[in-house]
Amino acid sequence: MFTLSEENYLKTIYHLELDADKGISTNAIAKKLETKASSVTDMIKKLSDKEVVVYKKYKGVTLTELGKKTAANIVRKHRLWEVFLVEKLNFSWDEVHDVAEQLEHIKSPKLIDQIDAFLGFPTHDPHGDPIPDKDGNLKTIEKSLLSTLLKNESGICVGVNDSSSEFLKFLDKKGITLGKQLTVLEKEDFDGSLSILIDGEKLSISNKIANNLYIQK
Amino acid sequence: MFTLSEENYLKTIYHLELDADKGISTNAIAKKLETKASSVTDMIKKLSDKEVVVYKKYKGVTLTELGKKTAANIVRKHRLWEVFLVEKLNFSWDEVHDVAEQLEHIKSPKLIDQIDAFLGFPTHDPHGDPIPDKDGNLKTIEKSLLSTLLKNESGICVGVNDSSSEFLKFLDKKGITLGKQLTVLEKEDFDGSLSILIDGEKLSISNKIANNLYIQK
DNA sequence: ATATATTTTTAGACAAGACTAAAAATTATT
DNA sequence: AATAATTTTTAGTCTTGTCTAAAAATATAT
Repeated sequence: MFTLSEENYLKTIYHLELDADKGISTNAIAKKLETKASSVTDMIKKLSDKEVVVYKKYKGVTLTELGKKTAANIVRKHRLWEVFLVEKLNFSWDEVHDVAEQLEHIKSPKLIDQIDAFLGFPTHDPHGDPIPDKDGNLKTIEKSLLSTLLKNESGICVGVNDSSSEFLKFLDKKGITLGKQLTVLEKEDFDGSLSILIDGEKLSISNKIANNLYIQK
Repeated sequence: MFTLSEENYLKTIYHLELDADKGISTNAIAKKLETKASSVTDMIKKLSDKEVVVYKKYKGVTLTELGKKTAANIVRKHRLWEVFLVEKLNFSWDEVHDVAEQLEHIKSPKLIDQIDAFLGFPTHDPHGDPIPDKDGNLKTIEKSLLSTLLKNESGICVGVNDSSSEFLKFLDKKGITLGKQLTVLEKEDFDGSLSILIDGEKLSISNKIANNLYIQK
């Protein structure tokens, strides 16, 4: 069994490993968890003793198979709770993160199985992120950043790269939600801004926005 | 805001105060929380600093209004989650306690309001215990222990005094659930055992059982 | 009312998890 | 390759919540 703190470290390392492909540095972990590198070193030793990470001094850290499975299970719980909050309890997609951050640590296999079934075995959370299955596997769908689309290309909005409340509220205001079809009308080279067609309306999109929105072509 | 440990102390003192009407002793708290009296003394000082309890050395402890409200809110969450687990997620009444014990500490006013509404504003949990309202008030219903019924008296099963998994499973096995009507056929003076009629069947009930089952006449 | 038993508090210690400051190792620079 | 800059680890401290053992207060019994 893992403590709250250990679970948060595992989850952070898991997320960092997904786009890293090498040992995760103590500094990177410290930054994500808003703590100090020295605290990370301490915790990594504990996790290493528990055989969920492999740790070589000064060489960063990687999850073991057990560590990956444990972390994926926490992410699974987080995302299933997010679906529950949005689908059943009228939360909007910008309100769920902090609550799910608490709920992901509830320990009850039956609870999460039942939530899964109650929701009809969803495969993605309200932000388009895949929900790991019981074995920790997740099937990623083919998706591209809106910023990589070319002029006249179309696609469906399937996810966000930034789940901050501010960004999500901004998307709401602009009428951009998951499932919406959009087409790139214009693409400005000098600032990377776009003009897109969505719901028959023309919309100006900054490069920052286009870099945080996933599209399925 | 209160820590997990502080919340558990508050909840325990709240439950002890309900059938006590005087200062709660450190020993009583220690017993319930399976900890040591010295640890209780330490924690009580912290709770006193936070103005949720009134503490006089050697004189026991009482909740302040703020303390009562805080504790009642934790109990409210616990019981609402229990209803949720039973009504929506197919848990049986003997499986919910440990999970609710974790869920009661989730901090999100919106979450618990939405759960409340989602469940149709229930007034009692799966064991017949009243759910405090948002202000911490609970309306207790008129109920008597089965052991206090006289021969030929009837009533409806409305609650249990012991929520242990063992007792609840025993009741399930005997077909005794909340809402069931029963009648006392015989009452043995020498051991307090009863013969009752339930669902048209005659059932022998020990004194221990009769002392843990609440009936509304 | 005094002695005895019980309860409660204090004092000191420990583990978990975090921090700061300093030392050690690694990486980058010239 | 030697020095400088950066990263990581170590050493020592702090807080929270717990514990044991001893002291102090209260309750009980003769």
